[in-house]
Amino acid sequence: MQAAKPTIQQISNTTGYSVSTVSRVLNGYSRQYRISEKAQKLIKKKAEELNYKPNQMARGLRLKRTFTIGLVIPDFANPFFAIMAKHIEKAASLSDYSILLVDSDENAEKEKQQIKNMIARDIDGIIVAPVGTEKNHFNDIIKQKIPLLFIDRYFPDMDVPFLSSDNFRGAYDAIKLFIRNGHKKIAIIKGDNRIEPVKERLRGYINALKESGINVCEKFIAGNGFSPENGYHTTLELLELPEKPTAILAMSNLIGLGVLQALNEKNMSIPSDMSFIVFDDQPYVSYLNPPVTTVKQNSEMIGKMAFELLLKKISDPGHTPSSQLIPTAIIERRSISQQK
Amino acid sequence: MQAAKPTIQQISNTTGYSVSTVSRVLNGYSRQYRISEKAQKLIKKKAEELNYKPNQMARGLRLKRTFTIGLVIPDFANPFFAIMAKHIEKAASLSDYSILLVDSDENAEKEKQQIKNMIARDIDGIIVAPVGTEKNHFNDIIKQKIPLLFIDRYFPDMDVPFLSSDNFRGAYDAIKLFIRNGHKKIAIIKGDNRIEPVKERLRGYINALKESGINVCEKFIAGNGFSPENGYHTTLELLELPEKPTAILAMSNLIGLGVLQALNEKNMSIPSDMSFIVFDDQPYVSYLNPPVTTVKQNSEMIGKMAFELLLKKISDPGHTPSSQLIPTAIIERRSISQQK
DNA sequence: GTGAAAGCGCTAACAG
DNA sequence: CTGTTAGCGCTTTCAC
Repeated sequence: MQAAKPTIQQISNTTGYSVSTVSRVLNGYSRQYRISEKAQKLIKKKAEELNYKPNQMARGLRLKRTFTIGLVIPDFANPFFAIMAKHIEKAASLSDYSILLVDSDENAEKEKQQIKNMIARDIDGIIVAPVGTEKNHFNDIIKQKIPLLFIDRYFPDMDVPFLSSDNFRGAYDAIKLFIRNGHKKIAIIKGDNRIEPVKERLRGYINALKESGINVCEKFIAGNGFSPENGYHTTLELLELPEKPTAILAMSNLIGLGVLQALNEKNMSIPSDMSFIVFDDQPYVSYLNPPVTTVKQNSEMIGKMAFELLLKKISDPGHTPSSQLIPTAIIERRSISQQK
Repeated sequence: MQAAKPTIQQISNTTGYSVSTVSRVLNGYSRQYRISEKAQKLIKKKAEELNYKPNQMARGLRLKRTFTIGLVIPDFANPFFAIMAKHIEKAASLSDYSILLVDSDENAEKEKQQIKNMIARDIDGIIVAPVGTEKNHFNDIIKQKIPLLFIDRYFPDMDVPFLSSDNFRGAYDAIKLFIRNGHKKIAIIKGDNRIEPVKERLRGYINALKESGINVCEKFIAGNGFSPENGYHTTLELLELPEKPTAILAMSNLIGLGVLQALNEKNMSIPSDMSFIVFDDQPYVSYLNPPVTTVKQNSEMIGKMAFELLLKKISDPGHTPSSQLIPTAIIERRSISQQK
């Protein structure tokens, strides 16, 4: 075995066959071009021997297809996104696709920059969970006719397919569960107002309340970011209210951590002093005190389907994948009290 | 703005300057070649106007430098790795590098396959947290002289630089803390025996015990995998022992989750019935009942340094980065009882 | 100051 | 059945 990367040229030289013949054999066109058995054997043997792998740069340049997709995620430290990424990668590698990864860090400018970079890298398609506050830069992708798919967050007024949890329903179900347990003073701690899943969850909250004839109290709709800090401060504020809520729905696992911290500090127990549901069924919630009821998002399915939809679009540009809302599930544990 | 991707050719055509001049200007060689102000202005303006970005495929093919590094991680769902990845990506994007991501899923065969793929993609370097049970395939990378760096896991007998936590010290400190609190019957639940950090942590465990004149009991060294399931079953076994341990050190956050589950099921409380320390200081551990003492690994620093070391090696192939052990820290919370 | 042309490694049209 | 050749978009040597 030698150091330099073997090229098709080398195989051509050492076997005596032309580069085209070598290329044909190696790409599985032997039948079609009726290459002789002898040539096939020899070329394959040599390729094996040299441990030949076609240079993907050259291939991509020529084919205008790179077998690479871009993946842009707002925060990798958030297990919700990490797990989604895991399953996208898994599906992709099964189809010989590679992933170019970007963590936009909830920063629209970085997102924009890196998307430009990905376009320059001739990716075949791109999956993005957008920061959600800006969308102009996506027009570049669309104009270049690069297949694009949004996950989790999306822009309903944009003609781009997306995959997201059924956020309306998730929140709706959670609030209904509170109500069934006798709660009427229910607060919700939100992520960034501008992003769609937040709007949808809020809609679910309001709908559930109204449907049950419960007044929607503005004071109980609070917070504005997907961070533990937001969860923490917002909870503290909620606890200062003259009429405190008896139940809180946190819009993400990160927010939930902050809620827990605030409650802890104030020596309030779940569920006796406060009932609690959180979005995202992370493994650790079963071991919290008490185990916390969650709205589980199927990030595994979102990830898997995301790649498959994108691939379909890549393989058949005529096809337009339709957006889908993936069902959520309430995982009941022991964080809700019975109110009389 | 137009749909097709602008090329250097187009700029050449529309400005009347040759492709070489355009290339020079756009690559910042105007001074060196003493390109006229007029030409510079015109070319830059046109490039801006067309929103030109050099095609990285073509560039990579020509330059033999792709500004891409490979990153291979055994499990993205493990926040320890996800956070490391986040910081690698962050450092990389600051230096205009992109990340090709693989989740090897703790599967040596996939790792091997995907590394071959990355080589074919002409990546400039590669960072891998190896599955840890096989290493032959890394010779391909070395033979091709592609800069390689291991993180977290590594092979001490291989001449490849690595960055890992000071695992020996982390475990040693944890055990010493147990001992200071009067514990003598201390169990450790391990990850896969074959990987280096596990060996090191075990060495720390044994050393701490011996140093304090405590007998090392084989029964207390248990488990063999980084999964919650292993944590769960091993804990159950430990609890069956005629002489039960009074303290457990779990070698990872995932194992720790399993320990928690087993303890819960057996109605054992921390720390009254069992003292507990876990590797990895995940955000949620503060909100467990009780908050759990951890061995914190500095995955942020590992990630950041990993990219920087690799980049140095890429930029100066003569340079060989030296391996480093990154200090761990004990974060004391309330999961350890005083034994009399 | 600028341009022509070679060539990175590959695929595919065209030519036998 | 196989080979020659053009060209993907770019950088860079050589030439003027």
